[in-house]
Amino acid sequence: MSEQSIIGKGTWIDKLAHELLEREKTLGRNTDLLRVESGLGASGVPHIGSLGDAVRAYGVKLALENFGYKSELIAYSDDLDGLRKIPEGFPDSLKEHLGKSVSAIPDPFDCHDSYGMHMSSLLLEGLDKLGIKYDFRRAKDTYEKGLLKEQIHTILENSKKIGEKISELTGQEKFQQYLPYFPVCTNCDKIYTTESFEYISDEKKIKYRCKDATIGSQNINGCGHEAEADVTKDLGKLAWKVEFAARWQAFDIRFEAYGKDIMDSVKVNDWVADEILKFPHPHHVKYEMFLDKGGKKISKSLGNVVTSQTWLKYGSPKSILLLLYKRISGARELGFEDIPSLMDEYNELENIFFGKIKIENPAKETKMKGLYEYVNLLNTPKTLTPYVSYRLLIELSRIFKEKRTDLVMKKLIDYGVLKNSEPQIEDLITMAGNYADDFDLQEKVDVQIDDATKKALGELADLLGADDEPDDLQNTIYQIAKKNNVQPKDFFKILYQIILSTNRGPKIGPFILDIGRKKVSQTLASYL
RNA sequence: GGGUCUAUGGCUCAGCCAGGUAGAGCACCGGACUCUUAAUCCGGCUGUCGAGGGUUCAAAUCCCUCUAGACCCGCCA
Repeated sequence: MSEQSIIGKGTWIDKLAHELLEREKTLGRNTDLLRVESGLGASGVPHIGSLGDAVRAYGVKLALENFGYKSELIAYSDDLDGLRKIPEGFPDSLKEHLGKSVSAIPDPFDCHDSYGMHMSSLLLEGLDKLGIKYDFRRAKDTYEKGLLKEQIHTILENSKKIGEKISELTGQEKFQQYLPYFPVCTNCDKIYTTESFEYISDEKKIKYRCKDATIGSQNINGCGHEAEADVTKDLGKLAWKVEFAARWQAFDIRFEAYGKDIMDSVKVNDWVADEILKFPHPHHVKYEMFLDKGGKKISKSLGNVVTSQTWLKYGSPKSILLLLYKRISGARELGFEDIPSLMDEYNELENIFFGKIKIENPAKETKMKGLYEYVNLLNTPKTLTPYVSYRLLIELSRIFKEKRTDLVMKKLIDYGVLKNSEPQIEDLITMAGNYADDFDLQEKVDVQIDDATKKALGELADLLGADDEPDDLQNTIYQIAKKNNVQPKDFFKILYQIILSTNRGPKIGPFILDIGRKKVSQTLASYL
C-alpha cells in the first residue's frame, strides 16, 4: 500500500471513477461531459435501496468532477412500466389498472399526475432532502418524443440475433419467439398483455395481439385486440433486456450501477450496446440488495419497509449518505436499528476529519477523511458540529417523555457533556426521542411487591405527595427501605420497575424531582 | 440449472474491495465516584478472524479449493 499512490480521496468511489476514466481513455471517447444514470422504479414504494442507486451514482459524478471533468446525473423514471401488484396500504381500486403503465394510472392520493409520478416523487423527495442534484427524465416523455426511435428500429431489425443471445446468456427463451417490444394496447390500455410477433421494417410498425398474461401469481386478462403500432410514435416500450442499451446510447451514459437482481439484464444490455448499437456500454458496478432484518420482529403497524421518509424521522440525512457511501459491497440486512451506530459513526468521521481523533495508518486516515467528504457531498463544514452520543440520547429520551427536549438538555449539562443548550442537539434529541418512542421498547417487567415493600412504598408516596419538597430525597428513600426491613437494592429496583419499567435507571432522588414528585406519588399509590 | 454475497470475542456486527501488532456496540464481571441504581472514568471478557492450501518480509484482508447459510436469476419490469 505504501508504494501505491492514493487515487482521489481514497474511497471506492474514487477508484470507480478512476476506472471509468481509464476506460474512456482506452475507448478514445469524447470526455467533455460524462453522464451517469440511475434508474428509478415507479411501480412500488421506493425504499432506501432505490435511493442508494441514485446516491451512489451521484457519488461517482462528484468524484469525476473532483478529477476535473464535467458530469451530471440523470434520474430516469421507468414510468411506462406496468403495474404488477397493488402495494400494501394502497386501495384495492387499483385492481382495474393492473397491467397498465403506471404513468397511465391515476394517482390514488390525488397529488400527482399519475400513480407512477406519485411513486417517483417519493424518491425524488428523498434525494432532495439528501441534497442530491439530478436531471429528471421519464420513460413516458422519452418514448413520446421518440428519443429512442433509432435504437428501437435497430434492435427490432436484429431481434432474431438478440433473441438467440438472450437465450444463450440467460436461458430465457421467450424472445426467440416474440419481439422485445411491448406496445400499449390501443383497446384496453394495458402493456403487459401485448405480444409482438412481427416487425414491418419499412413502416417501422409492429404487429401485436393482446392476450391473457400471468405476472407472478396474478392473472391479467388481455382483450384479444390485434393491431399494429408505430414504434416511433405510439406508446409502448422496449423490454428491459434491451431497453437500457437503447437509453445508454440515446442519452450517452458512461456509468450506471446496478443491483444483483438485474445482473442478467445488464449482461444482455451490455452486449446489445456493444454489438448491435455499436455504443460501448457504460462502466458498471454491481451492488447487493438491502434486505430486511430477518427474524426480527418489526411492528407491522410501523412497517418494515425502510424508506428515506421514515429513516429521516430517526436519523439525519448524513446517516443515510454514510450508509450508502461507506462501502458498496456487503451491507445486506438493513433496519432502523442501524441508525444509532451510523449517527455515532458520522460523528467519529467528523472528529477524524478535523484532527480530533488520530488514525495511525495514513492510507486509512485519508480514506476516512475522504468518506467524510463524500458524505458531505464534497462540501464539508468549516467547523465541528456539536454532538452528543446518539445512544445516550436514546437512553435519556426513554426516561424523559414529557418536556423531553428541556429535561434531556438539562441532564446533558448536569453531566458535563454539554456547556450550553445547542439547536443542533435539540434536533438530535428529537430524532433520538422518536427512535426511543418507536423502537427501543422494553418488555414490560412484572412488578412483584411484598407487604413490607408495600408499606415502604406507601410511606414514600405520602412523602412525595406532601407540600414540602423533601431534603436529600436520595438518602430518605434509602432510610425508608431500611426502616421497613426491605433490602435497599430491591427497593430501588422496584421503584425503577414501577416508574420506568426497567430494572435500573438514573439516580432516583434527583430523577423523581425531575419528573415531578406529585406525579410519582400518584403512580406509586396506584400499586398499593 | 446459473449467479452473487456472507462466515470475525457471549450476542449484533465493523475492519477486507488500495495487505502492516484483531476492533466497536451491547451483555456480563471487577474497581473509582460518602454502603443500592444511571452517567462518567479505568480494567476485564480465553477470538484456531468457517476449513484447507497458495502468494508475500508480512494475510481477517489478495488467489485457489472446500463446507455451511442467505439471497438473486431461470415469471416480469
